[in-house]
Amino acid sequence: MRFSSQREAILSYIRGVQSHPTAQDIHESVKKIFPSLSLGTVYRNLNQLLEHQLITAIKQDEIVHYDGNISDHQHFRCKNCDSIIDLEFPVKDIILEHVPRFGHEIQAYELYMTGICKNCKNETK
Amino acid sequence: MRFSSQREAILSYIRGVQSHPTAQDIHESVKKIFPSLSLGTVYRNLNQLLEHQLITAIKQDEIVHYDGNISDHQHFRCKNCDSIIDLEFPVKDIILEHVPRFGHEIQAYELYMTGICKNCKNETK
DNA sequence: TGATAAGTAGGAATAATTACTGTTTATGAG
DNA sequence: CTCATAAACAGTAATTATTCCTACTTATCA
Ligand SMILES: [Mn+2]
Ligand SMILES: [Mn+2]
Ligand SMILES: [Zn+2]
Ligand SMILES: [Zn+2]
Repeated sequence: MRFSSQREAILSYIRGVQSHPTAQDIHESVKKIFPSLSLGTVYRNLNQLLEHQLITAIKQDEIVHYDGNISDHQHFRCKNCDSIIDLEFPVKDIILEHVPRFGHEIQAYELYMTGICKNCKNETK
Repeated sequence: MRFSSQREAILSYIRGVQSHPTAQDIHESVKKIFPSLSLGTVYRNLNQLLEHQLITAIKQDEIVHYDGNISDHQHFRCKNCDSIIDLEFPVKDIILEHVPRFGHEIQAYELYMTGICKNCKNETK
Protein backbone atom coordinates (compact mmCIF):
# COMPACT_ATOMS: atom_id res chain seq x y z
CA MET A 1 0.00 0.00 0.00
CA ARG A 2 1.43 3.28 -1.06
CA PHE A 3 1.28 6.73 0.46
CA SER A 4 -1.16 9.35 -0.76
CA SER A 5 -2.11 12.54 1.00
CA GLN A 6 -5.79 11.72 0.70
CA ARG A 7 -5.26 8.34 2.38
CA GLU A 8 -3.20 9.93 5.10
CA ALA A 9 -5.88 12.56 5.73
CA ILE A 10 -8.66 9.95 5.86
CA LEU A 11 -6.74 7.76 8.29
CA SER A 12 -5.75 10.59 10.56
CA TYR A 13 -9.32 11.87 10.59
CA ILE A 14 -10.67 8.47 11.63
CA ARG A 15 -8.00 8.14 14.28
CA GLY A 16 -8.70 11.60 15.62
CA VAL A 17 -12.40 11.19 16.39
CA GLN A 18 -14.29 9.15 18.94
CA SER A 19 -17.51 9.18 16.97
CA HIS A 20 -17.31 6.11 14.70
CA PRO A 21 -18.01 8.09 11.52
CA THR A 22 -19.66 6.83 8.33
CA ALA A 23 -18.13 7.17 4.86
CA GLN A 24 -20.29 10.25 4.34
CA ASP A 25 -19.11 11.80 7.60
CA ILE A 26 -15.49 11.16 6.63
CA HIS A 27 -16.05 12.54 3.14
CA GLU A 28 -17.64 15.74 4.43
CA SER A 29 -14.89 16.33 6.97
CA VAL A 30 -11.83 15.50 4.88
CA LYS A 31 -13.32 17.48 1.97
CA LYS A 32 -12.57 20.61 3.97
CA ILE A 33 -8.87 19.85 3.49
CA PHE A 34 -9.17 18.25 0.02
CA PRO A 35 -12.09 19.96 -1.70
CA SER A 36 -11.79 17.65 -4.70
CA LEU A 37 -11.94 14.46 -2.62
CA SER A 38 -14.47 12.07 -4.12
CA LEU A 39 -16.68 9.70 -2.19
CA GLY A 40 -15.34 6.82 -4.26
CA THR A 41 -11.85 7.59 -3.00
CA VAL A 42 -13.12 7.56 0.57
CA TYR A 43 -14.66 4.11 0.09
CA ARG A 44 -11.64 2.72 -1.74
CA ASN A 45 -9.34 3.91 1.03
CA LEU A 46 -11.59 2.65 3.78
CA ASN A 47 -11.52 -0.79 2.21
CA GLN A 48 -7.73 -0.65 1.84
CA LEU A 49 -7.31 0.42 5.45
CA LEU A 50 -9.64 -2.37 6.55
CA GLU A 51 -7.65 -4.97 4.61
CA HIS A 52 -4.46 -3.79 6.25
CA GLN A 53 -6.23 -3.79 9.59
CA LEU A 54 -5.49 -0.16 10.33
CA ILE A 55 -9.17 0.46 11.06
CA THR A 56 -12.25 -1.63 11.81
CA ALA A 57 -15.85 -1.48 10.66
CA ILE A 58 -19.11 -1.69 12.57
CA LYS A 59 -21.74 -3.21 10.32
CA GLN A 60 -24.79 -3.69 12.49
CA ASP A 61 -26.61 -0.56 11.37
CA GLU A 62 -27.94 0.18 7.90
CA ILE A 63 -24.86 2.31 7.30
CA VAL A 64 -21.34 1.08 8.05
CA HIS A 65 -19.44 2.97 10.75
CA TYR A 66 -15.65 3.03 10.89
CA ASP A 67 -13.36 2.94 13.89
CA GLY A 68 -9.73 3.98 14.15
CA ASN A 69 -9.40 2.31 17.52
CA ILE A 70 -8.28 -1.22 16.70
CA SER A 71 -7.86 -2.33 20.29
CA ASP A 72 -10.20 -5.07 21.45
CA HIS A 73 -13.40 -3.36 22.57
CA GLN A 74 -17.14 -3.56 22.12
CA HIS A 75 -19.85 -1.17 21.01
CA PHE A 76 -23.13 0.09 22.35
CA ARG A 77 -25.55 2.16 20.27
CA CYS A 78 -28.14 4.39 21.89
CA LYS A 79 -31.54 4.05 20.22
CA ASN A 80 -32.36 7.57 21.35
CA CYS A 81 -29.36 9.70 20.37
CA ASP A 82 -27.83 7.18 17.92
CA SER A 83 -24.34 7.59 19.32
CA ILE A 84 -22.03 4.60 19.33
CA ILE A 85 -20.16 4.24 22.60
CA ASP A 86 -17.06 2.13 23.33
CA LEU A 87 -17.30 -0.45 26.08
CA GLU A 88 -14.60 -2.72 27.40
CA PHE A 89 -15.82 -6.18 28.09
CA PRO A 90 -14.12 -9.49 28.84
CA VAL A 91 -15.67 -11.12 25.78
CA LYS A 92 -12.42 -12.66 24.66
CA ASP A 93 -12.15 -14.62 27.86
CA ILE A 94 -15.47 -16.39 27.51
CA ILE A 95 -14.87 -17.02 23.82
CA LEU A 96 -11.50 -18.62 24.51
CA GLU A 97 -13.11 -20.60 27.29
CA HIS A 98 -16.23 -21.86 25.56
CA VAL A 99 -15.52 -21.98 21.85
CA PRO A 100 -13.03 -24.83 21.66
CA ARG A 101 -15.73 -27.39 22.43
CA PHE A 102 -17.67 -26.44 19.27
CA GLY A 103 -14.68 -27.23 17.07
CA HIS A 104 -14.80 -24.06 14.94
CA GLU A 105 -11.85 -21.77 14.44
CA ILE A 106 -12.83 -18.28 15.58
CA GLN A 107 -10.89 -15.55 13.77
CA ALA A 108 -12.93 -12.52 14.76
CA TYR A 109 -15.86 -11.60 16.93
CA GLU A 110 -18.02 -8.63 17.69
CA LEU A 111 -20.32 -7.92 20.60
CA TYR A 112 -22.83 -5.21 19.76
CA MET A 113 -25.34 -3.88 22.22
CA THR A 114 -28.25 -1.46 21.87
CA GLY A 115 -30.40 0.38 24.35
CA ILE A 116 -30.58 3.78 26.04
CA CYS A 117 -27.36 5.49 27.04
CA LYS A 118 -26.58 6.96 30.41
CA ASN A 119 -27.06 10.57 29.23
CA CYS A 120 -30.40 9.99 27.52
CA LYS A 121 -31.65 8.04 30.52
CA ASN A 122 -30.86 10.94 32.85
CA GLU A 123 -32.34 13.56 30.53
CA THR A 124 -35.76 11.94 30.37
CA LYS A 125 -36.03 11.89 34.15
CA MET B 1 -51.37 -7.71 12.91
CA ARG B 2 -53.84 -9.57 10.79
CA PHE B 3 -53.72 -13.04 9.31
CA SER B 4 -52.79 -13.59 5.67
CA SER B 5 -51.83 -16.84 4.06
CA GLN B 6 -48.67 -15.25 2.62
CA ARG B 7 -47.59 -14.09 6.07
CA GLU B 8 -48.33 -17.49 7.54
CA ALA B 9 -46.32 -19.22 4.80
CA ILE B 10 -43.35 -16.86 5.25
CA LEU B 11 -43.29 -17.33 9.01
CA SER B 12 -43.62 -21.08 8.86
CA TYR B 13 -40.87 -21.27 6.25
CA ILE B 14 -38.50 -19.26 8.44
CA ARG B 15 -39.38 -21.37 11.44
CA GLY B 16 -38.85 -24.58 9.51
CA VAL B 17 -35.28 -24.04 8.38
CA GLN B 18 -31.98 -23.91 10.23
CA SER B 19 -30.24 -21.92 7.52
CA HIS B 20 -30.87 -18.26 8.43
CA PRO B 21 -32.28 -17.37 4.99
CA THR B 22 -32.16 -13.98 3.26
CA ALA B 23 -35.23 -12.18 1.89
CA GLN B 24 -34.33 -13.57 -1.55
CA ASP B 25 -34.08 -17.13 -0.20
CA ILE B 26 -37.46 -16.77 1.48
CA HIS B 27 -39.01 -15.30 -1.64
CA GLU B 28 -37.72 -18.09 -3.86
CA SER B 29 -38.93 -20.81 -1.51
CA VAL B 30 -42.34 -19.45 -0.59
CA LYS B 31 -42.96 -18.59 -4.26
CA LYS B 32 -43.26 -22.33 -4.88
CA ILE B 33 -46.47 -22.24 -2.83
CA PHE B 34 -47.57 -18.70 -3.83
CA PRO B 35 -46.30 -18.15 -7.36
CA SER B 36 -47.53 -14.55 -7.33
CA LEU B 37 -45.70 -13.64 -4.10
CA SER B 38 -43.79 -10.42 -4.58
CA LEU B 39 -40.47 -9.55 -3.00
CA GLY B 40 -41.99 -6.40 -1.56
CA THR B 41 -44.50 -8.52 0.33
CA VAL B 42 -41.68 -10.63 1.73
CA TYR B 43 -39.87 -7.53 3.01
CA ARG B 44 -43.01 -5.98 4.43
CA ASN B 45 -43.85 -9.18 6.28
CA LEU B 46 -40.31 -9.64 7.55
CA ASN B 47 -40.43 -6.16 9.04
CA GLN B 48 -43.83 -6.81 10.58
CA LEU B 49 -42.64 -10.10 12.08
CA LEU B 50 -39.52 -8.35 13.41
CA GLU B 51 -41.62 -5.63 15.04
CA HIS B 52 -43.75 -8.24 16.73
CA GLN B 53 -40.61 -10.12 17.70
CA LEU B 54 -41.65 -13.36 16.06
CA ILE B 55 -38.32 -13.52 14.23
CA THR B 56 -34.89 -11.88 14.53
CA ALA B 57 -32.45 -10.46 12.01
CA ILE B 58 -28.71 -10.94 11.60
CA LYS B 59 -27.27 -7.77 10.09
CA GLN B 60 -23.52 -8.27 10.10
CA ASP B 61 -23.20 -9.36 6.49
CA GLU B 62 -23.94 -7.24 3.42
CA ILE B 63 -27.31 -9.01 3.18
CA VAL B 64 -29.65 -9.36 6.15
CA HIS B 65 -30.34 -12.92 7.30
CA TYR B 66 -33.49 -13.85 9.21
CA ASP B 67 -33.91 -16.31 12.07
CA GLY B 68 -37.08 -17.99 13.30
CA ASN B 69 -35.34 -19.16 16.45
CA ILE B 70 -35.92 -16.33 18.91
CA SER B 71 -34.27 -18.05 21.84
CA ASP B 72 -31.11 -16.41 23.18
CA HIS B 73 -28.26 -17.69 21.07
CA GLN B 74 -25.26 -16.46 19.08
CA HIS B 75 -24.03 -16.83 15.52
CA PHE B 76 -20.88 -17.94 13.81
CA ARG B 77 -20.30 -17.48 10.07
CA CYS B 78 -17.80 -19.61 8.20
CA LYS B 79 -15.69 -17.52 5.83
CA ASN B 80 -15.20 -20.59 3.66
CA CYS B 81 -18.67 -22.07 3.16
CA ASP B 82 -20.62 -18.96 4.29
CA SER B 83 -22.97 -20.94 6.49
CA ILE B 84 -24.27 -19.33 9.66
CA ILE B 85 -24.16 -21.66 12.63
CA ASP B 86 -25.96 -21.33 15.96
CA LEU B 87 -23.84 -21.32 19.09
CA GLU B 88 -24.99 -21.18 22.68
CA PHE B 89 -22.87 -18.94 24.78
CA PRO B 90 -23.23 -17.48 28.27
CA VAL B 91 -23.08 -13.91 26.94
CA LYS B 92 -26.05 -12.77 28.95
CA ASP B 93 -24.26 -13.60 32.17
CA ILE B 94 -21.26 -11.40 31.52
CA ILE B 95 -23.45 -8.59 30.23
CA LEU B 96 -25.62 -8.66 33.33
CA GLU B 97 -22.48 -8.78 35.40
CA HIS B 98 -20.43 -6.04 33.76
CA VAL B 99 -22.85 -3.62 32.16
CA PRO B 100 -24.42 -1.98 35.22
CA ARG B 101 -21.21 -0.15 36.01
CA PHE B 102 -21.34 1.73 32.67
CA GLY B 103 -24.77 3.13 33.48
CA HIS B 104 -26.39 2.36 30.10
CA GLU B 105 -29.63 0.44 29.75
CA ILE B 106 -28.99 -2.58 27.52
CA GLN B 107 -32.08 -3.70 25.66
CA ALA B 108 -30.53 -6.08 23.15
CA TYR B 109 -27.17 -7.55 22.29
CA GLU B 110 -25.61 -9.70 19.64
CA LEU B 111 -22.39 -11.66 19.62
CA TYR B 112 -21.28 -12.50 16.11
CA MET B 113 -18.22 -14.57 15.31
CA THR B 114 -16.47 -15.43 12.06
CA GLY B 115 -13.81 -17.94 11.12
CA ILE B 116 -13.57 -21.44 9.70
CA CYS B 117 -16.17 -24.00 10.69
CA LYS B 118 -15.50 -27.50 11.93
CA ASN B 119 -16.45 -29.14 8.62
CA CYS B 120 -14.34 -26.88 6.42
CA LYS B 121 -11.39 -27.25 8.77
CA ASN B 122 -11.53 -31.02 8.50
CA GLU B 123 -12.00 -31.02 4.72
CA THR B 124 -8.85 -29.02 4.02
CA LYS B 125 -6.75 -31.46 6.00
C1' DT C 1 15.07 10.64 -14.06
C1' DG C 2 11.70 7.93 -16.09
C1' DA C 3 8.71 3.76 -16.28
C1' DT C 4 4.95 2.07 -14.15
C1' DA C 5 1.84 0.46 -10.95
C1' DA C 6 -1.13 2.47 -7.67
C1' DG C 7 -4.16 6.22 -6.64
C1' DT C 8 -7.64 9.89 -7.86
C1' DA C 9 -11.97 12.38 -9.56
C1' DG C 10 -16.16 12.11 -11.39
C1' DG C 11 -19.73 9.76 -13.00
C1' DA C 12 -22.25 5.42 -14.14
C1' DA C 13 -23.75 0.97 -12.41
C1' DT C 14 -25.31 -2.31 -8.89
C1' DA C 15 -28.23 -4.21 -5.58
C1' DA C 16 -30.72 -4.44 -1.23
C1' DT C 17 -34.48 -2.31 0.58
C1' DT C 18 -38.42 0.84 0.71
C1' DA C 19 -42.23 3.52 -1.23
C1' DC C 20 -46.14 4.04 -4.18
C1' DT C 21 -50.53 2.71 -6.58
C1' DG C 22 -54.43 0.36 -7.71
C1' DT C 23 -56.59 -3.98 -6.38
C1' DT C 24 -57.83 -7.72 -3.17
C1' DT C 25 -59.03 -9.61 1.28
C1' DA C 26 -59.46 -10.49 6.42
C1' DT C 27 -62.13 -8.94 10.07
C1' DG C 28 -65.57 -7.43 13.12
C1' DA C 29 -69.67 -4.39 13.89
C1' DG C 30 -74.29 -4.41 12.85
C1' DC D 1 -74.50 -13.24 7.20
C1' DT D 2 -73.25 -8.76 5.00
C1' DC D 3 -70.62 -5.10 4.17
C1' DA D 4 -67.55 -1.15 5.33
C1' DT D 5 -62.93 -0.60 6.02
C1' DA D 6 -58.35 -0.98 7.26
C1' DA D 7 -54.73 -3.98 6.24
C1' DA D 8 -52.35 -6.71 2.94
C1' DC D 9 -51.06 -7.78 -1.81
C1' DA D 10 -48.68 -7.58 -6.56
C1' DG D 11 -46.14 -5.04 -9.50
C1' DT D 12 -43.32 -1.44 -10.30
C1' DA D 13 -40.69 2.78 -9.43
C1' DA D 14 -37.63 5.09 -6.28
C1' DT D 15 -33.96 5.33 -2.95
C1' DT D 16 -29.41 4.86 -1.34
C1' DA D 17 -25.12 2.82 0.25
C1' DT D 18 -21.54 0.95 -2.09
C1' DT D 19 -18.84 -0.57 -6.06
C1' DC D 20 -17.20 -0.17 -10.73
C1' DC D 21 -15.25 2.20 -14.74
C1' DT D 22 -12.33 5.47 -17.37
C1' DA D 23 -9.15 8.81 -18.29
C1' DC D 24 -5.85 11.36 -15.80
C1' DT D 25 -2.30 12.03 -11.99
C1' DT D 26 1.33 10.78 -8.80
C1' DA D 27 4.35 8.06 -5.53
C1' DT D 28 7.91 4.86 -5.78
C1' DC D 29 12.05 2.74 -7.04
C1' DA D 30 15.37 0.84 -10.36
MN1 LIG E 1 -14.94 1.95 19.01
MN1 LIG F 1 -29.82 -18.73 14.77
ZN1 LIG G 1 -28.30 8.44 24.04
ZN1 LIG H 1 -17.46 -23.86 6.56
